[in-house]
Amino acid sequence: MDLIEELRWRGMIQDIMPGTQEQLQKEITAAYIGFDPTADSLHIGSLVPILLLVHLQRAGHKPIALIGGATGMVGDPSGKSAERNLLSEDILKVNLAGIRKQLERYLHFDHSLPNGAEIVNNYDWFKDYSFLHFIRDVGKYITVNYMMAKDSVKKRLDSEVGMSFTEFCYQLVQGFDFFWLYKNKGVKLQMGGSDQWGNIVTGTELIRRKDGGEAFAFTCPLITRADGGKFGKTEQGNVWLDTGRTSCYQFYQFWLNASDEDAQKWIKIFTFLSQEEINLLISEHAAKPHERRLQKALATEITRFVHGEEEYQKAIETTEKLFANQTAPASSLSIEDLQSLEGVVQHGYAREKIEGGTDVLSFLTETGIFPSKGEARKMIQNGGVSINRNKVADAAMKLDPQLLLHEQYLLVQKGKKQYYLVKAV
RNA sequence: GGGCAGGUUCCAGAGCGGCCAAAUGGGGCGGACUGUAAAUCCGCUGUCUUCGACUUCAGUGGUUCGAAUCCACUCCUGCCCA
Repeated sequence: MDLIEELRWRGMIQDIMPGTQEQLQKEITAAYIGFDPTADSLHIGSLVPILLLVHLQRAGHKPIALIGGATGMVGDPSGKSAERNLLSEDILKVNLAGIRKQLERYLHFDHSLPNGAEIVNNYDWFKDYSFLHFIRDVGKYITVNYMMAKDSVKKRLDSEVGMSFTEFCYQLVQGFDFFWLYKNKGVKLQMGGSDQWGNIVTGTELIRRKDGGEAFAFTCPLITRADGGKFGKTEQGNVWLDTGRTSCYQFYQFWLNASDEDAQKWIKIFTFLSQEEINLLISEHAAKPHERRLQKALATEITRFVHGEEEYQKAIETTEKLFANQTAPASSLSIEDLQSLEGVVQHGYAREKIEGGTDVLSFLTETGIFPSKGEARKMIQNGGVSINRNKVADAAMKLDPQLLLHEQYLLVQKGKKQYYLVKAV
């Protein structure tokens, strides 16, 4: 099975330009994907492009990650219903550094290899490129008619918010990236999410018209959820690849909570397990769905890949302590258990206040577990708050030092799955 | 520059002088059922010291006993014309 066939089986190919497969069979091909520097960390939405690059490198080709220092300043209208806020230069710089660091963990950057990965920043070739040059050298080759026919543009033209000239030009800017990489790095292939198809095609078109060259492309479907929800969101917000933002435990939990339907699709996309292994897991899951082997395999593989074996082990330990024996009283957790709950959101709280009998509502808001007392009260009335695995029945309840586990911890639950560990200080 | 239509709570979108903290839908959160799933059903979804009080409907002033609702000006957005 060659690269394209494999990716197709994994459900990672949406659109593909004719000749792409042949090109990849013919020679070591340099290919790139763009990453948006909108934050200083990538989140799991960027995982798919990263995996595409990894697959590419494993197949012997040369992956290039382009960080959009310049395009980030313009804003991509694809899939956006409203004009984007521009990022300042300083913020971009910080974000670039953060993203670069993360990418380096997943790809081999050994320059002695013929297919060693590279990171480029399009700001480098745009910063000194004048507007006049741009409209002469690039703008001449693409008609406005062509640009307006793009879905991303059409949608916005029909909408009531409109679209700025800046965003309209985005596809040309991105198209020029491809052209530049084609000229200077011999890049012949661009990949990306299916929302990028329009922008990518502008690039291949530019290469053809301006240089008579041939370039290829394919896109990956956007990851969706069977229930129509947005992929990659939890109660806590985005799921990030940086453990400072999303702990490894939370990351593992995210995948473990995948629905059956999603898990079947995702395991192909987000793991490197072979076709046989995956088919086996799927049939095992069908036989004993309650064991949730699919979800476990998915969560295990992807957590190991992103965070490494050691972090994964800790996430598993925490998971087992919190979920394996859910009916056990919280006091059965040893002090070591509590201290080693890696990745659970932790808070400190003044010991005097607990001894002074503060009411739960103040406690829950002051620790930041709830944003307001009203919300905390409602949650309690709904039976959604537990302390030490006992439901808080009365919003007027007062804290009591007796509650402290091992005289220093309180295990707070908001809903069934969100745990907070509060330490008396 | 001219004409028109708009700016409402997370989003969409009602409300058009008191019954409005503001319909309805979506999203989100929680509960029940389960498998830490999906589907379904139920509840919550401005803040607080929840009897009730307080701050919101682009901004500023005004009319009124009383304004998201009326008036004036300002700012912002879209469409059409120049």
